[in-house]
Amino acid sequence: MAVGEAVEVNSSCKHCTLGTFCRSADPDSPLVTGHQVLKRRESLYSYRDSFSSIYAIASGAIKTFQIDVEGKERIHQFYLPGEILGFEAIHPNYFPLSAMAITNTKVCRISYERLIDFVTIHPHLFRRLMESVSQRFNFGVYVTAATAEQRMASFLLELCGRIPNNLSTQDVDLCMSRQDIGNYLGLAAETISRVLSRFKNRKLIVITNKKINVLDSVKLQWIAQDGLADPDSFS
Amino acid sequence: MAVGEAVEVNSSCKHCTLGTFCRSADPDSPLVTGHQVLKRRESLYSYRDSFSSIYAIASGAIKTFQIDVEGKERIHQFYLPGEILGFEAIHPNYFPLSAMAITNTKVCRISYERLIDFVTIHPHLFRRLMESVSQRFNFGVYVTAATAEQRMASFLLELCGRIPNNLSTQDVDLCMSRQDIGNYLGLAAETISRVLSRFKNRKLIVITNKKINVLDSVKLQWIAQDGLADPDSFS
DNA sequence: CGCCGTATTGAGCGCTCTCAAGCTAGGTGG
DNA sequence: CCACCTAGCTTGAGAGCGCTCAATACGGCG
Repeated sequence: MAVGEAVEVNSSCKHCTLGTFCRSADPDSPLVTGHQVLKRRESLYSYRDSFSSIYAIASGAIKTFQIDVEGKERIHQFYLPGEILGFEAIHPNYFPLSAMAITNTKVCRISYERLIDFVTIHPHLFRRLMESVSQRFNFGVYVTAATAEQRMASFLLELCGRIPNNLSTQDVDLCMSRQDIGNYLGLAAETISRVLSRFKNRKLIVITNKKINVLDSVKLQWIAQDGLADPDSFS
Repeated sequence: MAVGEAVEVNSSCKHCTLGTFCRSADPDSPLVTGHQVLKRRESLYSYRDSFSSIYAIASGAIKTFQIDVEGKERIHQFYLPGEILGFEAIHPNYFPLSAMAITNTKVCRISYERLIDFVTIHPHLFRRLMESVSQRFNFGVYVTAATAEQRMASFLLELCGRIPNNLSTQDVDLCMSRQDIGNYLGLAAETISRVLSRFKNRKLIVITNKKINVLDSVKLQWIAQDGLADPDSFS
C-alpha cells in the first residue's frame, strides 16, 4: 500500500491505542504509513529483521515467538485488535522475536521515526502510547504461577478483559491453538486440553469448538489467585 | 528532598536511561523531582498505591511483586541501576505491583506529568525512554522455558548483560536471595540452589557467597537455548 | 465422503516441589 | 574476641504434577 493512501476505519479502530491519530494527520505525512493483510500462519516479521516500524492490529491476531535449537516454539505474547507490537525491536534495532498471524489478520504499519515526530507535536499521543505500553507490561504476569490451572484461569480472565467490544466479558474467542497457549504458558498442549476439560466438568466454562464461555469467573479468579480447587469440585 | 534541589551525579548516572536529562532542566522544573533512599526490605510503593511518578534506580536494586492468598510471592521483575520502574501503573493509574528494595537502594523520582512535558520538548528523551521500554520487554522471555537449568542459565546471562560498568561481563552480583530468584523464575528456592551447585560442579560458574563468576558463558548459552547438558557434564 | 491437522484422553515416567535436616555466614552481646 | 543466634543456603528423600508417547476422536475443507 502506498504511503499517504487514505486510511479506512473499521470497527476495531475506535478501541485502538492510536485513537484517531492515525487519521488526523495531513495526507503527505500520516502516522500510519501502510497496511498489511496476512493469512493464518503468514509472517509479519522474522527474527533479526531490521527495524523501522511498529504495528497496530486492525483485525485478527498475531503471536510473537522464538524457536529454540530443538525446533520448539516459545510464544512471548499474543496481540489482539487495537494492540501494538514491535516495541521489543527498538533497542536492539532489529526484531528479537518473530511475529506470525494466528488467524487472518490486518495490521497498520507505523513508522517509528514518524511516531517520534508525532509524539513531539501531540502530547496526548504520548499518553496513549504509554498507556498501551503500561497495559502490555501487565500482560502475562501469571506465566510462572505454580500450577497449570492457575496459569490457564489467569490467561482466560485476561483474554476476557482484552477483547474489544466484549460487553459480557464472558465470551472468549480462542483464536490460538492449544499448542500456542501451551507454548505461551510454558505447558504442554495436552495439559491445556486437560485443564480446559476439568474446568468444563466443574461447570466453570463451556467449550464450543474455538469459543469459550466463562460461566463462573469468580471461581476462576479463586483458582487464578491461589490454585486451590473450590470446595465443590469433582474434576 | 525538596523539589528543585540540585541532583547529584554518581557513577551509575552515566548509564542511566535518562542520560543527562535529569540534570539538564531549569532548577524550577527539573525532570527528577526527588530522591529516595531505601534500606533492604523497605518498600518503595505498594499494591494499589496511587500513581503519579515513575522511578529510576540510582544504586542498589528493587523487585516488583505480587503476594497471593497463600502468602506466596511472585516476582515480576528486578530493576538494576539505570533502569526505570513504574510503567505498569500508568494505565490502571495505580500500582498493580508492590516494589521493595532487595539491598540498600537509592532511586530518583520522576513525575509522570513532568515527563510528558519533557518528552514533547525533547524528542531525544522519548527515544531514550522507548529504548528503556524496549529493553524491558525483552527481559525474562525465558521464564517459561522447559527446565530449571534453561531458566537459570538464561537468567545469569541476562544479568551479566544488564550490570552497568561490567567490563568482563563475567561477574554477576547476585544481590537477590535464592528465594527471590525462584519466585521470579517460577521455581522453588531449593531448585535454584541445586541448579547453581550443578553449574558449579560442571565448572560453568564459581560461586563465592553472593557473587557469581561465569567461567563458560558459551556452555551456559547452550543450556539456555535447549536445556541439553553438554557432552562433558558429570553433575 | 475421505483426508489431515487439531484436540482429547490415557498410561507411565521424570523433573521439580515439599518437607526436613544440617550447614554457613553475618550480626549481636557478653 | 568468641559463643551464640538467626536467616539464608545446601543437600537429601519421597511425593506429585505435568511431560512424553501413543491411540483415538473430532472437525474443517477439498
